[in-house]
Amino acid sequence: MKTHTLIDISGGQSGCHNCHLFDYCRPVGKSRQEMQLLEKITIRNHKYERGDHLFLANDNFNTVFIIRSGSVKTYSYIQDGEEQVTGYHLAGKLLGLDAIGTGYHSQSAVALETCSICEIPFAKLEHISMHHPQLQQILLHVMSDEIREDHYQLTLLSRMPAASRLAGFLLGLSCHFQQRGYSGTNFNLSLSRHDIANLLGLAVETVSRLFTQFQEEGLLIVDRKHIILNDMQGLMKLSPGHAEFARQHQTVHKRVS
Amino acid sequence: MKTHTLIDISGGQSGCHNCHLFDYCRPVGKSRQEMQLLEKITIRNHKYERGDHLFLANDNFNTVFIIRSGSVKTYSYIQDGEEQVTGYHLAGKLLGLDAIGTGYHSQSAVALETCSICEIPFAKLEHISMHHPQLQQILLHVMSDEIREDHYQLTLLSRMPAASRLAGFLLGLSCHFQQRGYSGTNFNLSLSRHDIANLLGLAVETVSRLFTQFQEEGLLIVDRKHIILNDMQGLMKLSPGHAEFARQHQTVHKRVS
DNA sequence: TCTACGAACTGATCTTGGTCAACAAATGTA
DNA sequence: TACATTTGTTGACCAAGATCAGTTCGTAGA
Repeated sequence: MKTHTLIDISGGQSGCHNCHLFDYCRPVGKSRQEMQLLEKITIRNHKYERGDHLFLANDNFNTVFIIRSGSVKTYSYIQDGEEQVTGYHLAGKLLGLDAIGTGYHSQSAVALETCSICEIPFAKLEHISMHHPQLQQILLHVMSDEIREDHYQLTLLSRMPAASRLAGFLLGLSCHFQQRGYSGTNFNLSLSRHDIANLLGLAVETVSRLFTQFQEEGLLIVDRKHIILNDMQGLMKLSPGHAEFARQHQTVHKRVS
Repeated sequence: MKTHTLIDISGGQSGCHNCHLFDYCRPVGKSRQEMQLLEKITIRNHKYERGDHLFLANDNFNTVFIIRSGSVKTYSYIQDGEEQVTGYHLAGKLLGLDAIGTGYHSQSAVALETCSICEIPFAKLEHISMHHPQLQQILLHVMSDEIREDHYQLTLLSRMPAASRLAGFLLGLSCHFQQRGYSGTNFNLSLSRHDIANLLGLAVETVSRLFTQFQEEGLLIVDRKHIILNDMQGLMKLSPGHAEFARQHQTVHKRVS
């Protein structure tokens, strides 16, 4: 099944850390200048079921993936067979950009639930962008944003205590859902406790304890994978730097459009 | 003082984590296809003394910086006035790319010693790259590499114990110096203990203790800022994942040239 | 329904590394 | 030279979070 998919750089104003994503790939109706030219890219639109891999570490890189719906986990193996979760990605996120430099993927990506994924041949993308400055700008912006987000994650993970990490993680998800018109305080988590812990650099037990602690403090209500955030202010107090980072993202893409 | 500086994408085969750099900016004599066109970029070549800032957080972004010699520290302020060191950068590193997306810098960059810095107006760079695919490729590759390095740093900082972090840091520097023709086992560190600790997410005291511990174990000899690495194998054993990451970088840029 | 297995939760220890404090060495200043 | 200030080292203590162990819960398969 091949479809024409438009890329909308006006973006549903993204604006939050950890969201990891900007609405670059949406079947938008309203026409913009750059749409006509971007229609030239014929994008394969794939369905992935839970457990299906988008790509594996060491696979050759030739495709950029954009999540249109669902959630994806990226991970790699550090040293022995130990899995290291490197990211939890939701709709709007571009995957695979870190492989441009080497030509092959350094991590694996697996669907956590049923996902709809745009697949764009990178060679084609690169070729078209040569003639279309705006597409080139988009690419640079997306990658720049990813670098800045990673920097934020770095300070979060290297210096912040366990509670701040989890709070920051939840706030990021909240932002993401809210911006897409879903509830920012009531959502489901497709990651297991084990994966959350791994992603945040904590032990599973610590994550478990934090969830119950947060609940006892009235910050949230948790029932297995279902989360209800009750006290956003309280969570923000736990996660210093989140507000500042979110502010930065408010300005993202203003320059493009 | 304005000079013409060539950009050599053949690159002195970089190939190591933490090095953070590829020899994109060098006054190379040998001519290559892309050189003629890149000569069009008139690059300001600046000298910075210790303590001079290349840019400050919240500055407008309009220039990309390339370190030709010396070392630079990037940092930001997290929450209150607490400084967070986000990077230690040596010759070859491009700085400022994370600001493309927002249009302003999210961190500050300060020279740690006398530095020679190429300054390229980004608008010019962007404009020229529209007509010169190879420059565009370089940009994408550089940014892709930075993303991948950040991912590595993330796993290093989130999961590895203190000794592994310091070992990884030292091995990265070692790689860098070796590849530029300097000694990979005998070098000076322009970062203070405080900054090293901050960068690695540790306490100053821990870094200090680790240096003496490493010395007692015969891994290295340390005298203030002067380091002599004695047992690279031993250090690598402490820093799992380093070898794998270094391997990845071996292939970097092979595709470009 | 029973059983089995994995995911999640909770409690009891132990370890790593942070904090506090004192001191030493190096650098800067009158 | 004496003194002050910054930078680095070392020791004693403490706390955050990892590890180990046991239990409960939820889902899948017979």
